[in-house]
Amino acid sequence: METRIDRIKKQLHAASYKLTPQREATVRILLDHEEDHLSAEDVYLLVKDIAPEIGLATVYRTLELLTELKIVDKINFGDGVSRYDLRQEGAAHFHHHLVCLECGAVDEIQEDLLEDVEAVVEKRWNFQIKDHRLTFHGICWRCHDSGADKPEKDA
Amino acid sequence: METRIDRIKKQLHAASYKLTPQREATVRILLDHEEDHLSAEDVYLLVKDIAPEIGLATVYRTLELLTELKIVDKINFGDGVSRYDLRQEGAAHFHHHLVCLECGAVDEIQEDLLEDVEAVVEKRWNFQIKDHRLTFHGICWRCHDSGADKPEKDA
DNA sequence: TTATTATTTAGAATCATTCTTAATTAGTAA
DNA sequence: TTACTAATTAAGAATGATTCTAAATAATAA
Ligand SMILES: [Mn+2]
Ligand SMILES: [Mn+2]
Ligand SMILES: [Zn+2]
Ligand SMILES: [Zn+2]
Repeated sequence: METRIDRIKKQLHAASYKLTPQREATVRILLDHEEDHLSAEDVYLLVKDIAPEIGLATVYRTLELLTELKIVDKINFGDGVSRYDLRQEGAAHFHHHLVCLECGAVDEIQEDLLEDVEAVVEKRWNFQIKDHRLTFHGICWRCHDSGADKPEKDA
Repeated sequence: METRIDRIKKQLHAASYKLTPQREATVRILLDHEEDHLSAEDVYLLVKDIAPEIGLATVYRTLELLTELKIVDKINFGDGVSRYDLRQEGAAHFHHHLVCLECGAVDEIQEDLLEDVEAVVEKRWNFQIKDHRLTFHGICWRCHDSGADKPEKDA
């Protein structure tokens, strides 16, 4: 069976880039932290464990490359750093985020939810949508009492 | 009649801040550029024309204050700077943006459009929404041919 | 092998933003 | 008015994230 790394390797090759050891180590870290929203510095520190010789600039360059190939999405939650998020395989659009103003947690919404809104925007604003960023700021289920339950399905 | 500045002055006083000459000059620039999405540096250069003695740090401090009071919204379109956007008076939520990948234009959508989506998110994810950021990336009406018309109503 | 190109490292440089300090201003009470 | 106090500011230093540079290394092609 073809692994996720294999497929990423193919995507790199298709764009005539190589999967160097440094790039592979970086991708592995991203795969191991799919749920998280790591900054370049975060990635760097984690990669150092499995590939101690890597430089910070290489991590930045790799993340930039992966962003270009739409393997990861770069996002900014308003604290001064960019964060990198592995894109769901085959997803046309970036997933959405819930940022808790209380505890800082960042949860994900994988459902589209925007189909209708996008249809309106394309038509009324005559705008060809290629991608989007949608983030809700508020209070997460952990931080307020009403019915304090974890939502059953996140994906 | 009460002007927009008067109302902002009241908002500052209500939070026990003063409308100093520097703050007033900064707000005037924002009012004069409602359509734009100015960075702190942009604001600084414009304010210098009407209040040459102002310092960049003061502009940053003022913008931070106005953000805190929800008079402006701070937003990041992925080029390394924060941009500041005057909030529509009385608006509960921030408006949406259309960023053109071709020409870089940033257009605004003042309509809500998210009512249904927010209802779903509040219920299914048990998340109390306080605000949001929604940006579409794509090709604007100026940059593609099909029916190349400016959308009639933007507000 | 030799030439060519891509990639990396380490550290310098850049750029946006924040912090520090001393001076200025505004508000208040005597 | 004068003195006291707190808020605000200017200027520049400091910080921190990101990008750039130059020299070394690795992969690829001839
Ligand atoms: Mn995510
Ligand atoms: Mn706007
Ligand atoms: Zn929370
Ligand atoms: Zn355009």
